[in-house]
Amino acid sequence: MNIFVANLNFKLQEDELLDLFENFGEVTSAKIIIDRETGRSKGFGFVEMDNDDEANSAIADLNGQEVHGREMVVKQAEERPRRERRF
DNA sequence: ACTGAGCGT
Repeated sequence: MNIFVANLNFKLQEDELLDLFENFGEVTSAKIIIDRETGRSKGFGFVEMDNDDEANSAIADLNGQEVHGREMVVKQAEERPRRERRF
């Protein structure tokens, strides 16, 4: 399950994000989106969890949680747009 | 060093 995490503090790094979600279950991957121009964090990222139950638990609990002074927003990620649009 | 809506180099 793809999880969208936003409103993150810019100081937050992938390792901390990964650690936050690992408290609720197995995390496949955790990624913070980095601005290509500045090389700094965009303040949001994505976390992928194999187990949907653990993912939902993490979303329910981590959403609105204050981390580094910022309440982060955790929701299920939008469906990834397909390269090919079937007609 | 700085900033603050939003779905990924």
